Amino acid sequence: MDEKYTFALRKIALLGGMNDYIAVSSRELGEALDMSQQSASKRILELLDKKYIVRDLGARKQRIKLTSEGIDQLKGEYNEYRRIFELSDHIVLHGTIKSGLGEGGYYICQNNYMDQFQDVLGFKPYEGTLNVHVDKEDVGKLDLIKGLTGHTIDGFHKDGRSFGNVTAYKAKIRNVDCAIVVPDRTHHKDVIEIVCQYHLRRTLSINDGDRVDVRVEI
Amino acid sequence: MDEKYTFALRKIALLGGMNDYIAVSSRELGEALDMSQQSASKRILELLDKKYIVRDLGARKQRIKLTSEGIDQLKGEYNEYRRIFELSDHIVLHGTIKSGLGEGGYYICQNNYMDQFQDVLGFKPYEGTLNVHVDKEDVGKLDLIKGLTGHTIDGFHKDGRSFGNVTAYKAKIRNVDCAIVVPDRTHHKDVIEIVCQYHLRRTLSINDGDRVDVRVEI
DNA sequence: ATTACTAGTAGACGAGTAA
DNA sequence: TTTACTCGTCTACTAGTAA
Repeated sequence: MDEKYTFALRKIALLGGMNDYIAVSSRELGEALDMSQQSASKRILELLDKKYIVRDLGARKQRIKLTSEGIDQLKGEYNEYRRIFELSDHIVLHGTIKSGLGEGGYYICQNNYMDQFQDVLGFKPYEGTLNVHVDKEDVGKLDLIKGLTGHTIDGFHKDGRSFGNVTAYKAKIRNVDCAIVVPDRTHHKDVIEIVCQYHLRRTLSINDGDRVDVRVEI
Repeated sequence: MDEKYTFALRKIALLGGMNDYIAVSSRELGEALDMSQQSASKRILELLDKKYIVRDLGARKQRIKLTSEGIDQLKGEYNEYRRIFELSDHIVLHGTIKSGLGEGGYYICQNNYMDQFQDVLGFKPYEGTLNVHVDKEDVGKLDLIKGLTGHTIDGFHKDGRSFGNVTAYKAKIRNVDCAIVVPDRTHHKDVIEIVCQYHLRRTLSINDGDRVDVRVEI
């Protein structure tokens, strides 16, 4: 019975309730949900109870807004649709080459990681990673990718510092085999780290600011 | 109460029922839908009745598949999610420059259309259109765009031939103002026609096979 | 206008079971 | 094992109405 909640949340989101509080009477919500004012009022109370929305109950009209939990509910359903409609056998990330080795570069270049890359990817990465700044409109695809199985690279301890698990996803840039590497304990970022057998900048003659398409295998 | 049907259709699609017949017992579907075998069986009959699925009732196990109507149901909901999550104030179409004036080019370059373009777009297009072959993974975005209001260009008759209504959507290629023009009575294609005040190939130094991002305004 | 209670009803669901 | 019927229950809805 989770379905009726996401249905309501979706309609609220379409009314603009994702970013801001919106003034929606129970009568109006009932119209959007094709149900009575009374039922819509009840639905709002249920959504409040489940912490999917928050409400500012003014004198004339209530104002409601999705919580991050509510947004997550929608995202889950959205990702199901993406699995249905978008996934052929690859996902294409559009982005721009970014400068710097970055923290991730140092992180990833540990020998322990490198040996494991050799095993799962079939090549020993060239030292250093290529950073790609993923276009805003493609950042959501990273969620999808993290939902894939990928290749798990075990973490380890060294010199008192802990290096966590990393997941590698096989990919291609301009038909050159490479892999996206993502530390498991990472939250939303718009920069991805790419490892490759070759020095990608030199091999493909790409530089900071150049646009690239990263084709991730599924 | 359409919601429970799309819920079932979505789960069937996730099981692979979009492309091929899949063997799913009512027991299994019940598991996927978190309901009893009996209710799942009933749901299947309802979906059949609504022509959302077709069934091949074998001796041991039934095999089901979504119909195009069923897929359309899902697409409708999918597009709602895209409006929620993907639409900021633009949609980016990734594609490749394609050669030839094409039929659309001749079509669009009629004076009657051109005068109307001047009115709604604020510029008189350079004669001829730029054809962009939209990447496979972005073709679905064309659905979204066609769902927008856009600018309607009225059709007309000339020399016994009828020219239908056309819709123009303001866009930008590498920050140059242009517009995508779509004949209203067009079905799924992966090539879009673009009009612009300037000769785009010359202005931007682009040629067949070059990749471009078309940023469509909402 | 609002929101939201109570009461009554229609329909969705699962158990039991037949084919 | 399947699919799918009947039937009883219980939930989800709407109408009426209060605040």
